[in-house]
Amino acid sequence: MQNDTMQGLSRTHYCGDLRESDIGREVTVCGFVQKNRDKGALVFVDLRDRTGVVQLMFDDNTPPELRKKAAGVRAEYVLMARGKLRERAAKNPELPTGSVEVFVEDLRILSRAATPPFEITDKTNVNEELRLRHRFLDLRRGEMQQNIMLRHRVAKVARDFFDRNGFIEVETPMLIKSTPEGARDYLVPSRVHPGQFYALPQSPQIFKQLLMLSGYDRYMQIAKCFRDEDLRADRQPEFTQIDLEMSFVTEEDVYAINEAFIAELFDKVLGVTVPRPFKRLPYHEAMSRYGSDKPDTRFGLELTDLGDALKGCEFKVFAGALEGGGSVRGINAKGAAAILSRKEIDKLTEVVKTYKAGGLAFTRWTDEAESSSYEKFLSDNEKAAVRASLGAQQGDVLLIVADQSDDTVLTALGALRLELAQRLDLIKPNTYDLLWVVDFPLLEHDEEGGRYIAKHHPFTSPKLEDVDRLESDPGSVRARAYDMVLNGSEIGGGSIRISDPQLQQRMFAALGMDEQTQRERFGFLLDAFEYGVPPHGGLAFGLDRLVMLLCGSSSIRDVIAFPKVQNASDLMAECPTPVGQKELDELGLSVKK
RNA sequence: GGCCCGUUAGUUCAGUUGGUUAGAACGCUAGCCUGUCACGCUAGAGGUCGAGGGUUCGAGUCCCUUACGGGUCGCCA
Repeated sequence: MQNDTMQGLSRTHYCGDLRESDIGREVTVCGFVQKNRDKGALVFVDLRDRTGVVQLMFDDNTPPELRKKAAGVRAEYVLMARGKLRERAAKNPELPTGSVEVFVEDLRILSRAATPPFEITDKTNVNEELRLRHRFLDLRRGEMQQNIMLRHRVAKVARDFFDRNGFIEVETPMLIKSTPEGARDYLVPSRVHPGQFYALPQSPQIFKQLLMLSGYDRYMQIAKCFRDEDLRADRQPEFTQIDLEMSFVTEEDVYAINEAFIAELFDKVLGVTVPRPFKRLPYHEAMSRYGSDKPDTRFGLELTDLGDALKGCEFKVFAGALEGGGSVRGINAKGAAAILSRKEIDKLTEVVKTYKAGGLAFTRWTDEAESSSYEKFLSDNEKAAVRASLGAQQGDVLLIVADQSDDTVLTALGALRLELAQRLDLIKPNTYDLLWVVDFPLLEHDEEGGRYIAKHHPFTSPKLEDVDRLESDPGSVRARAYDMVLNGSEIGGGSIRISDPQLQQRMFAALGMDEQTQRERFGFLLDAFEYGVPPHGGLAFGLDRLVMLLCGSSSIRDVIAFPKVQNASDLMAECPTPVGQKELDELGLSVKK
């Protein structure tokens, strides 16, 4: 059957915009058929575009041919309809357009549609694999359209805000030099230079620093970044940063402008006012209180160090941990005895084991009795001291992890804390908790390599008061680095950079990077630094993650139009794919079979 | 690379202790219906139970392998 054309018609309104005030107007609307309710002498067709749905109406005043045509339309047909907007005889208060309908005089079927593999509805619980294979259909759903449009709003607010504050958007290259430090690079073979490769940027880091050196003073970019690492619910190999850098600034300037940006974003996108200034939490405090460098502080369940309470204790597990240089720490799940059964505590044990903890010691102090996996091994004094440290009362559940590595104890309890908050339903919906984590260590010891590596990146400045220890006690040096954390997710991070070439040399030395390696990797940056460097610093937000949190979604895929799945492939486009021998030859490549 | 979960009509799911012809809802097809909007009514079509192998008289159900998808640890300067 031949499709109609748009000849002579032009859209006057979007479907979802029509209101009672438009009654009597001649309107032309376009969109997809959401639903056809053919009642014989009456035909109702819901027409959908990205703004919403409006009802098209055909009755006994409609010419029979036209009514028959309307009766024949199916879901997802693409229509254009011209007619008069009327007040409905029966109104639908659930719909924004529920008081009006288009009494159609001209109906064009612009395209017919096969029955889709799943229904195109706002809310869905269709298997995500199927949705992703037919992403073009999934993206028609109102829920997805809301997410994608919200993402646009965020990008728009970002550009407007930073423009208003004197930032210039500059595009940095996508084909750059590979620097095999940190995440794996995606490599792009060069045809002109067989056997040589570009890398896709993991971030525009070096370029934005060069822009500061070049005098652009304030830069921003909505930048695509690539990291060839394993995916997670909040991690894609290809993602977007709101990236910015500023000259002649300290941490305080960076905090101020970015708090203002986030506040404007929440206001304009969600209509939410966020309290300022944001809390600031030193890294070590975040770790010891929450077991995380991106703590969710919307609820309590803080960690308690039980080292003092257990000093000299004879219980092997605890004593071994303390004597081995580790720690014993616990969480008091207040009033959870009624909620957490033994069986559920066993499940929590599995959680901490995931994080390399040997096990989970517990006391479950119910109304009737108490059961404990460790108290029988403790003296009365120790038992009382542990309970006092944790502020234990009847009805509480005490959960304790001991290990010879304090890191293991902290991360295990940090994860347990999040799991507990879920199970105990401690997180109020629609609350937004924003904070800075500051005073990160500059370096961390790499056990495998037996050397220090940069926790952030090698251009991050140490704190001035710690610089003296860069050689003598590198592990204790704090960085001028900061992360912004929203509801337990890192949404942005950055630092004040090193702008002094001599200090940069000391940093490279601390990282055990010899001059040749420095030249190979960062030669042009080092050269550039010889010619006058404004002090500078900046930050990058993870746009996808930020949008995900603003949408209240739990998966980053819900805010990316065409995302990859866990094995980094695209189910719709079916890539990656092998390429032909001709293409390989041209690039001077051969592939291991 | 490791661990955990899932896979049964187009979709979402149910399927008892291993036992006759694998069910429901939605969707789809056809017909009817003058105010529907989760429209209603009638009839109908639709299944290699992800794939392969094994145990068994007999497997959707038990075992092994594998593919795909999800979560996660490692990884993510």
